[in-house]
Amino acid sequence: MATIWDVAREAGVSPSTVSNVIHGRPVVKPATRQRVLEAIAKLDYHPSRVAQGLRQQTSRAIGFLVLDPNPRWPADPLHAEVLAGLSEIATEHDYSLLLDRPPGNGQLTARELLQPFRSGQIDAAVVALAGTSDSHQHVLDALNQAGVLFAVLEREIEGECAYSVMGANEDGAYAATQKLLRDGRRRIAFLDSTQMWPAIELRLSGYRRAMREAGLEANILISPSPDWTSAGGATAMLNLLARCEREGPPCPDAVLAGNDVLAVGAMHVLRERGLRIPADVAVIGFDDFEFARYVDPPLTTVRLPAYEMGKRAAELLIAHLEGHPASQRRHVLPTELVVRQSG
Amino acid sequence: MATIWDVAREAGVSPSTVSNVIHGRPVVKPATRQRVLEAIAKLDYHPSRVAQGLRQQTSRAIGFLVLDPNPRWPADPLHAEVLAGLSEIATEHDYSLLLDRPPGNGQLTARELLQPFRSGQIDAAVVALAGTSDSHQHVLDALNQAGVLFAVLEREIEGECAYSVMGANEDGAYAATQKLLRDGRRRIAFLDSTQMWPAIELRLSGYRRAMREAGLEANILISPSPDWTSAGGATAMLNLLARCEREGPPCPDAVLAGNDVLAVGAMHVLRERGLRIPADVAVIGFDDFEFARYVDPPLTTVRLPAYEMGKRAAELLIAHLEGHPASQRRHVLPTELVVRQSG
DNA sequence: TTGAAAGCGTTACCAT
DNA sequence: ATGGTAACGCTTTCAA
Repeated sequence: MATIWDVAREAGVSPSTVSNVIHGRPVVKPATRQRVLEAIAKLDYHPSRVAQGLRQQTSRAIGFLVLDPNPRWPADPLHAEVLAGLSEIATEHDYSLLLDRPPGNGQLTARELLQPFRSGQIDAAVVALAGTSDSHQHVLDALNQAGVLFAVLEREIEGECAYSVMGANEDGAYAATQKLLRDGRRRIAFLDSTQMWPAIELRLSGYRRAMREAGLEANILISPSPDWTSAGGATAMLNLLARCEREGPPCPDAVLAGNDVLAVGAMHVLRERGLRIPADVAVIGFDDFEFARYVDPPLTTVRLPAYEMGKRAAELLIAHLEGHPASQRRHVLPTELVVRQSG
Repeated sequence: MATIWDVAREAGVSPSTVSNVIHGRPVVKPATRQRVLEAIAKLDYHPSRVAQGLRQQTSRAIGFLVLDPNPRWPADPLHAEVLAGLSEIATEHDYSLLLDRPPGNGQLTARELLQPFRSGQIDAAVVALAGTSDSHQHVLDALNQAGVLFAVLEREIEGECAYSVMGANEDGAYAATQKLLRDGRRRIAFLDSTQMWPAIELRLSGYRRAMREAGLEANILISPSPDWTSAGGATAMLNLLARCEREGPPCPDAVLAGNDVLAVGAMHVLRERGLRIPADVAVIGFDDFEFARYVDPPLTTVRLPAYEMGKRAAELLIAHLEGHPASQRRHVLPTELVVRQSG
């Protein structure tokens, strides 16, 4: 592997000059530049990002730090969309993207999240943490205190350096519930999960608010899935139906699912039970992932701009690194009710 | 940020000793080790991976190099599953995972793919290239010649350093087509795409072989999607139906889709046209992504073990890096026909 | 068992 | 316009 010294020797100049050429500094005179470029091409020289990183104390990489109990998290459509957005922007600005899943499956320590920063692997990170919105708060505080640059997804944040990129989850769930209420639905159930996720609390809260305002607080009915898979959604729906049959509250006439993946599982169960969608039970999902419009009946859902959120987060961080911090710390991207045929 | 010198000073030892402690070398005597560990904790010291990388000429990172015209590639379920497998194994072995999309949208150059290796960012890479199986061959040859370690997905490979991880695409498509033939289907169409992908050629070839062996070569009918989205699948299906109505070959009684994403779009169109699945038209997909069993009717499909392929690729590379090269270069993971109700 | 010093490949300052 | 050189933080001989 050729080094800058090899190039310098080949071109009959000093490493400093080669460096100047690499960085396009206008000090080198054309003839010299030419010779250096030829030497670079001839030796197939690539500057070592590692050495550059050590010298300049910067890595030109951003991290995607995900704390999720599910090892298959990248296969979750929401994560995947965010990742796509991050990757898009990173590539565009010649930044690398480092995927990092902190090892601790149990309690997350600040040390673990700080590790990639401290070890010089990344200049900034996008952080997505499972759990309730107040869990891991100490970790975020620690990141803030450490003065590292990061953007957190779907969470409110205090502190100086952090950005926060969120979807309007509360609004979205409120709008969806209202739509169901307008359609005459009264027994609207919500499918959430025992595995908490910050955005879910907000979605739940939007649902609750709409129910409360409609004077239907007594009808609030929540069934948890064990995870965020369609299989889990099916289980949650099954449990819900069983509970209603057993304990008396009549079957729901509508279901608002915590996300589309759950909704798909729930619809499957409803169909199997011979319940018509939306005639007997309306279903509304959340996220508007690619397949929402292709399930049968096409899924009415609240669109969350996950791809755009990924892009925004990356843009904020990179701009900040390049000396253009945004004035807004908190970025809320709008959600939108996409009415199809399931509810 | 504390350096190894700070720790050394704090513990009253030399940097060498701190280094020895960090790497768990048994030369340091317990009392010293203790003092060093305390200093590390006190200063919240993290060794710089960058400096380590520079010194040891190794990065402890593997790259996922994806050449795909679609910027949203991580949202494709297949990619996402592979990525999940890679991430799982990388984390397990304390390797970082670097996502890299070469900038060139047009013709890929070897230089671009070599860049992350040469610049010391990664020790090895998993490579996924869109295009036909012979396109970009020169690039893979160049990688081989450069002596870098990599595993290529869904492609045959010659050469010394490369691994190849594939699914049994030809087998899977052959089995699926045979199943349709056994069920009495005769006019079986295949949905592929103008955007080629190595695995698709094999799937297509399995389909062709089965049709040929059944003496139905004349019935081979192929409709391309403009991309690999469900919307594209719908377009391909629409075009197919239009062509049949216009030009005479009777409507297909079965569709083998290049992948599940396409299949979902195709099913949507069939339903809209009032065609019953599978009574009028059977549909079989490919991949068995999470939602295959939840569409209506549940999708019969060829399961491709994408998650396992990701894991395998990462395992091979990491084992190789740690001095345990596998004897097998070429790894073919089996596919399996999952019969549900669509075909 | 521990320490001193060279070197990994680059950049940035200071000379020339 | 170009070159010399120290420094980035670490590991690795080699010597003590």
